[in-house]
Amino acid sequence: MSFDLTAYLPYLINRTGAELAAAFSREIAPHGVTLQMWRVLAALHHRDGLRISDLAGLTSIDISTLSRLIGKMEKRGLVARRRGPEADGRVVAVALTPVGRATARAIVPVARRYETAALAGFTADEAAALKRMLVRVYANLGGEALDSAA
Amino acid sequence: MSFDLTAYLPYLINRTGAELAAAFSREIAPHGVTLQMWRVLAALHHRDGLRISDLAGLTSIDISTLSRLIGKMEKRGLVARRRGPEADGRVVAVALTPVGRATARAIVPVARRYETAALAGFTADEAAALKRMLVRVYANLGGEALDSAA
DNA sequence: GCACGATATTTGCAAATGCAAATATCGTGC
DNA sequence: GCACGATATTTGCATTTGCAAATATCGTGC
Repeated sequence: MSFDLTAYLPYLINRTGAELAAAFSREIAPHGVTLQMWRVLAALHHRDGLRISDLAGLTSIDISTLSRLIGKMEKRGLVARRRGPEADGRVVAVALTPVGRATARAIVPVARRYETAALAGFTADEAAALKRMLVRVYANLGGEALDSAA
Repeated sequence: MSFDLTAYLPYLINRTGAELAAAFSREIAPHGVTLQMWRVLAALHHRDGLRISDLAGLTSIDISTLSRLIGKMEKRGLVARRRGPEADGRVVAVALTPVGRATARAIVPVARRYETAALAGFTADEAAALKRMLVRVYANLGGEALDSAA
């Protein structure tokens, strides 16, 4: 027996994520930020002052890439690096600037609308079930189970 | 009210896909192919002789990137380009070589095992439901509904 | 309080990526 | 049967990416 690509979970997740990413990139382009920048903004909006390595975990962006991305975002005035203010001097805490916060706030409704469109035709229960299952798959892969979803 | 990242579908899909990709990349490295190459092999194993643009749709890889990737895979003897053999001369059909087919066949069991691990703790019904929902989300985003999953 | 392994971030560098322009071929109208 | 717009792929080029090495700081043992 062969291998049915169209029922292969990694394939289904990859194409859905890719489509989601491509379409959402277009949506936020007018706001002057890239998808990766939005991911950083969203993570910091969720919890400000994160360290670079925390951001890497939360955004799935490689640490070195992130280090450079933060540099660009700093230049654009979206975030600020704070070096070990009082604590560990190795750590860089990244915080939203007022502009960064405003940008994040402006995009959040777009993100919500976008999620709603992606889940068109889903009941609330179905959407919650989907999210819970994605959390379970992530946990199965060794990813840290952060918290409950939905 | 804020924005709960941990219940945001694009976030959940992105991190799951990223984790899936990273871990699977490591698994297939011994076979001498990259993740993107595996995606091409899997697509051709599913249906051989696809055109570059079909492969782009199936793998979510940009056409220009794919053109160069096919070049590399050709050099490694995994696939062969066939230019409009009798039909449309603009089209390039990509076909697996015996080596490419053998490589795909060698990786398929790894892929199956990997999917099983990702779905650990899922009943067959749950796994099928997850897949169906991912197909629905993809369709909502305007992606072509290829066929039924699971 | 100094040497040494551990942890956090940055940087060097080659490879991968993606947009846009270039190229090649097709199909149709006339 | 030739010119022209449409389609498929490749190529140019600048940016992004990620691994590995370099750098900076911490913590601990002694």
